[in-house]
Amino acid sequence: MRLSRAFIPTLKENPVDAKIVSHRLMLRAGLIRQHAAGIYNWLPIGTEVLKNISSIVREEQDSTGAQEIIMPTVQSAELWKESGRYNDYGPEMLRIQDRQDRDMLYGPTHEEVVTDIFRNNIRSYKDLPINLYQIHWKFRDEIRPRFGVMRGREFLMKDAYSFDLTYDDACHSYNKMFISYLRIFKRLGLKAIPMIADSGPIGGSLSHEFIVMAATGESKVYCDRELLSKEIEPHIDYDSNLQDAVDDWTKYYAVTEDKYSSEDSNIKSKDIISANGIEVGHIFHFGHKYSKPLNASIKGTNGKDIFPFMGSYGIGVSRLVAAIIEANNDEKGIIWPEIVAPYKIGLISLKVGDLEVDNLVESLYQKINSKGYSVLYDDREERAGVKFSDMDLIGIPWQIIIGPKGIKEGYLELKSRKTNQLFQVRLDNIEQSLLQYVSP
RNA sequence: CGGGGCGUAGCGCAGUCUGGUAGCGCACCUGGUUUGGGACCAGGGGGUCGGUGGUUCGAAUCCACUCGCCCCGACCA
Repeated sequence: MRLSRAFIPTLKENPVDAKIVSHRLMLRAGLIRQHAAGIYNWLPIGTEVLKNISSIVREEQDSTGAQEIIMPTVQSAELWKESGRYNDYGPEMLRIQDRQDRDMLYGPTHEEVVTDIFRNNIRSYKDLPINLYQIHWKFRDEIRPRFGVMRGREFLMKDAYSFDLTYDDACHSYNKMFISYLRIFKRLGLKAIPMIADSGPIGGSLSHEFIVMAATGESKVYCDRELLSKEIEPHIDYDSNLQDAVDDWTKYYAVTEDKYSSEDSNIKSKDIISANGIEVGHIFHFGHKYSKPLNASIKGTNGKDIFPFMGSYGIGVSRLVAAIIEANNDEKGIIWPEIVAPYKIGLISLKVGDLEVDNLVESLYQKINSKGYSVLYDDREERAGVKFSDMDLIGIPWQIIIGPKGIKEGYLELKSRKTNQLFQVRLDNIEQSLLQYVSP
């Protein structure tokens, strides 16, 4: 993409309403613009980042055997009256009427809808287990939206729903999501710690939140210091028994504030740290809470009707964008992990109008584009400083810098946004030498 | 919802107390000089001062109502 043609409205000054660094940088780097309180437009590079995160989530969820679907954003209130949550959910749910005065709502979550899909289409235990997920927009009319997309009212969420024949099977489904979540956050470059959590209005008996430690996090958490440096196993077989792998994480003390009691801290105070964190994922097991009232029964092995055990599993995809920025920034701007970066390479021409430079940069742009690298090419007639600072602000992981001096000596410069290291890359074999540092 | 604050050009702000031709910086447009870390000179465009109603010869400024946004507290991915 040529920057001269790209819609990336960057801001030199700090928007006064943005109080935390991720919100500020998302506005300044042109990822988002606010539409209303807690509701945002996602501009091109913000959209690109959402897509990159989504595809990692998708890959990892698919590999557990979960299947992607899309459910409606606007739901009929009927199902919620059946489950009893139409009254329970409160003003956080956006209620609307259609032209026939029917009660509708903008979905804050999808347990009812997915259970309805299940009961209308699944008849036998033989079809279990099944896990259906989607990635799309939800609306919760938060009392106080704040911090940009960190706590917006409309947000992009991955929500998965599992159905199992037995409690043990349901635990396996839960464990699969538990491990899958660790892998997702790891791939996104985040250290997310699973913690015992309150299940809130979703309900249920077993629940973990996945917390990214951050000073600006809104959740108060308590956990064993050892968890901070714990790494996940690189390989996983989802068909094997995952209980040991999960226990290996849950054996440590780690709770969110509402599950914390001071007695806990007395017992093991020396190992427990208290900190702020960002909740990026939340998983629940809740058994028959929805399958029963919605009468989603199927035939069991003995021919009798049984209700499936259910769980649901959420990841705040749009919130992750903010969480990643909170964890990866400096005074100059965002520092994207390569895997989520809107562009992997920024191509900077230091002298637009110089024939030799123009020719080389243009041909290089074509070349690396065709090799599959995602490139943001700053072809604007701006001064070098402007180009550098925009690239730094946007946070492109690698900058290729080309000017007359380098060309004369047969090199271009490759700069790492993260480490600030400069590498000299020979012009006569650009593709090979680039590959040393950056993969497409 | 309680408490606090703010709406003036795309962004950041002054002007409001004490009514009298709507300003500044950045950004934007044109021309010129520049060009390896946010250049300089000259010229230029852009505003129903959040909205409605009122007071007044006259309202960004005073009054009433209203809408929106932000911050602090109790809810959540």
